Amino acid sequence: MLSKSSKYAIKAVLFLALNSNDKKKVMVKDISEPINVPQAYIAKLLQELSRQNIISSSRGFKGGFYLSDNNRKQSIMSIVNVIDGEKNFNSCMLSLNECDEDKPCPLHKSLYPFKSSIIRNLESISIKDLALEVELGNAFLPL
Amino acid sequence: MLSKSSKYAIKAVLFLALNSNDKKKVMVKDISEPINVPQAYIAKLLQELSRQNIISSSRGFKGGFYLSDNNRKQSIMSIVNVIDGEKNFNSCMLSLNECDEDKPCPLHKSLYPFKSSIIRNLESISIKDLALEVELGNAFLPL
DNA sequence: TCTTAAATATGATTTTTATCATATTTTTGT
DNA sequence: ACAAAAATATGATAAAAATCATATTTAAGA
Repeated sequence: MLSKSSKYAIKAVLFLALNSNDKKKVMVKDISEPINVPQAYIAKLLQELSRQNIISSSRGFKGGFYLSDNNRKQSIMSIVNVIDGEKNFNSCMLSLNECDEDKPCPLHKSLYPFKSSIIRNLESISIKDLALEVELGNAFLPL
Repeated sequence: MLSKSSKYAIKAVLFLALNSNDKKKVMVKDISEPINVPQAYIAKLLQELSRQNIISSSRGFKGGFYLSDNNRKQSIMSIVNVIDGEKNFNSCMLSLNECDEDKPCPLHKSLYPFKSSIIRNLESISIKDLALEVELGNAFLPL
C-alpha cells in the first residue's frame, strides 16, 4: 500500500505541520526522534520533499525544516507521489497491464471502488486538514 | 497492498481453477507461460501453496498441480495469507504500533473503512467465485 | 525394476528498499 | 572574514523481496 518511506515522510511532514512555521524551524535530529525514524534516513526523505517543494528548508546556522502556509495546502497524496513515485497506487490489483472497466481483472469489480476511494481521500486531504485532526485530539501521532 | 508474489500466486491459482481438476493436472511450465511469470519463481510459490493445502499436487510422471473441489472453496485472502503472511493487511496505514478506534492514527478515520472493505471482500470471495466471473466473461485474466 | 518426468527442497544470485556515513555547501552570529 | 551549525549531495552498506539454479525425491509406464 504505502511504502515504509512514505509513511515515514507523512509522519515527518505532520510533525512539521504541528511544530514549525516560517519563524520556527526544526532540525532533522529534533524531528527524527519524536517520530521514531532513523535520523539519516528521514534526513534523506526530507531533502527530497524539500527539493520538490512539499516542505521548506533553510541551511546553515539557525536553519532547519518547516512548513509554509502554501506547503500546508498540499495533499497527503503529493507526499506519497514524491516518495513512492506517481503510479504506485493506480496500478491494477493483480498488476495486469490492461485492466479497466472494459476489460477488468478478476478483482477489479469488487475491489477497485474501495481502492479508488482511498486514492481520492489521499488526494483531497491536505496536510493542514490532517494536522488539525491531531490538534483537535481526534487523531494521534505517537511513537 | 498485495506483494508481487501474492499477485502471481492469485493468478496461478485462478489459472488452475480454470484449467485443472482431479483428473487433469497441469505442470509448472504450462502455468508459468500463460500467466507470464518466471517458471522457477512461480514453482516456488506453488510449492508453498501446496504445502499449505491451498492447492493440490502430485509428483512424478503425469504429475502436476490442480485444484480439488475443497481447494476451490478457499478464499482469495487465504492465498495472500500464505504468501505474504497473516498480518500484512491489518496493519495501520502509518505503521504506528498503536492504532485503533480509540486512538486512531491521523489517516485511520478516513481510510480504514475502505481498507476494511477490501479485506472483507478478499475474505469472502472464494477461488471458485472468482473463476466463475472469468468463465462468464465478466472478468479477464490475460498476459 | 528401470527409466523418465514431474514436484520438492535447498540455497545462490540479483534487484529493490531501507539504512548508514561523510564530505560539501550555505547561512548566521561574532 | 571567520567559526559554527545547519541542510545538501553523494555514495556505501544492510536487509528484504524477487529471481534463478540444481540436486533430490516420487510416481507412472514400459
